[in-house]
Order: sequence, then structure tokens, then C-alpha cells
Amino acid sequence: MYSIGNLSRHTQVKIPTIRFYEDKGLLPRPDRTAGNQRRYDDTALKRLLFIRHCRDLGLPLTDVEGLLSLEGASGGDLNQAHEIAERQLADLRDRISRLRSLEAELTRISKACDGKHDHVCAVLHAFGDHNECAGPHAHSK
Amino acid sequence: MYSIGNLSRHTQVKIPTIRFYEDKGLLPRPDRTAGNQRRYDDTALKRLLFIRHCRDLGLPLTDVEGLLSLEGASGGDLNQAHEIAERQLADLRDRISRLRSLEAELTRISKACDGKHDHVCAVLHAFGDHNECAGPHAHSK
DNA sequence: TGTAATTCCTCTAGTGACTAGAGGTTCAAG
DNA sequence: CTTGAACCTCTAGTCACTAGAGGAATTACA
Repeated sequence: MYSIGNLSRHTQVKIPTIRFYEDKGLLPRPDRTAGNQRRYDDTALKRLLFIRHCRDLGLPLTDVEGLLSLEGASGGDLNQAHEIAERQLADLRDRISRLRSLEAELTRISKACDGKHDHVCAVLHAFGDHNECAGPHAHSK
Repeated sequence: MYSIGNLSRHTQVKIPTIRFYEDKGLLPRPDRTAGNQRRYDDTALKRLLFIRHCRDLGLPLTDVEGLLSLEGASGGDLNQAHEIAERQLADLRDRISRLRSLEAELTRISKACDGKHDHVCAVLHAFGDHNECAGPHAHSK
């Protein structure tokens, strides 16, 4: 049995976040001591690690919820898990490619006034002028 | 003179967002018609484009505010602009490298049960098991 | 057993950067 | 002059937490 603090240490998930997950229904309400403190078992620990891992991978909580609901499922249902992974992967690749074009532009901006801060800095100009960009870029999510 | 809707069309910034920027002090309060509607000039347009561009580059609004306050500055102050660009660039590179390791892991997860959904799907297992990861990964911000 | 330090409880509110909707007013075209 | 589109303010919601207040329970040690 773990106190909430112990569970936090074992999973690297902060205490308020654990309570937050409970509120959201991602973690079941645990048993309580006579003094109303939460006590967790290994099942809860595993579930929390699962959530954390999904979060680390960038899945939104709604997707995590979907995956958790597949526990013990089989056959067609499991395609959902596969789809979530695929969708997340596509999203990630998109994000990476957009970030790379931003990197190119920021590099350009940063170099624009290296050393010569005497007059009007080109950085400011470059930040403001969208037309100088190599291509269009969207929000970096 | 632009109405807020026109300004929105010219800048691709949504109307509520323009008002939000005004609230935050990033855009000066514009003149109003007799009927209390906002009217913007080209200066406001340029400023809004600047903000949008910075946002596209991933700068938080506090940094944008900092850059805007440098308007008309010279000399040492401009180092701040340079620093913001550098800091953002470092941040971006970090983000890209972390996302790339996530990509590798998601690819692995997604392939784990290609075709064979008969029994317990490996995707679910892979999502849950942190130890299978190539290396440690942090939140993808 | 006493007490002090630590951990825990609930509840509210704040973060960033918007977005959505209600309910009402003004503007521009025909 | 009427109609419909665009505008106004204000409140509240989003996501995924995070922080703090004020108080109760637990644990460690003497």
C-alpha cells in the first residue's frame, strides 16, 4: 500500500496531478485510511505509470482514457489502440517538420545582426517581417 | 481604417484573439466610432502582424511583449532581442530532438501488433511499459 | 506516551493562449 | 428605411495541470 506521496515518488507524477487524474476518472478512487487518506495498491501504480507514459508520448488525456477503456478488450476493439498510435505518430511527424522550418528561420533571424547592434537591429525587423520567411509556417502547437 | 473584422482578415488573427491582445496590452486601444466600434490603422496592422509572426515562431506572449517594448530602442537594449531569438532557438532544438525520440518509440509501438489483433494487442502493452523505450523521454511540451 | 515534523486533506484560484456563446447594438447595402 | 451582417461586452470553457490557504492525520523519535 502506498500513500499518495509514495505513489508520487514511484511514478514521478506530482501529488496534485494524481488527485487531478482521480477527479477526471482516469484513476479509480482509492481506499482511504480511517483518517481519510488515500492508500494505493500495485494496480493503481501500474495504471498511473501507463497514464504517465502515454502523456510523455504526447497523447491527450482523452486518448489515454480511450486506451484505458480497452483494457481486457480483444479483436476489433484493439484496432482503436492501433489507430491512436498511428494518429499520434502522424501528428508528431507533422510537428517535427514544422518545427524544423521554424528552426531554419530562427537561425536566420538570430544571425541577422550578429555583432552589429549599433543601429537598428535586424532581429526586430526579421521578427516582424513574415515575407522574409522561406515558406509559410503554422503554429507550432 | 479597418474594422476588427477587416483587420482579422488581413492578419489571419481571429477577432476574439485581437480583443484578447488588446486586453493584455499587446495592442494599443484603438479609436472607436461614434457607435463604439474599433477602427484600426496601418500601424496597428503592422503591430498585429509582428505579434502573429512571433507567435508562429513559438514565442510566448511575454517575450513578444519584450520585443515590442524594444521598438525604437538602440545599442545594448537590442541585445535583448538577440537573446530572445537565441533562447527560442535553443528551446526549439531541444524540442525537436525530444520529439524525434518519441517518433522512434511510437513507430515501434505502432508496428508492434501489425496485422495480428487476435490476442492481446502489443500496442497496449507497449504504451504501458516504459522500460521498452530506447531511452528516457520527457514531456513533449 | 508526548510532541514535533511531516504528510495529508479539501477547496479555490491561477496559468497560457485563446475560444465560444449569450444577449444586445451599430453599421452598410439596397 | 429596413434588413442582415458585423460589432459590442461579459462570462465561462478549454487543456493539463500547478499553487496556496487553512486545517487534520500520520510518523519518528525521545
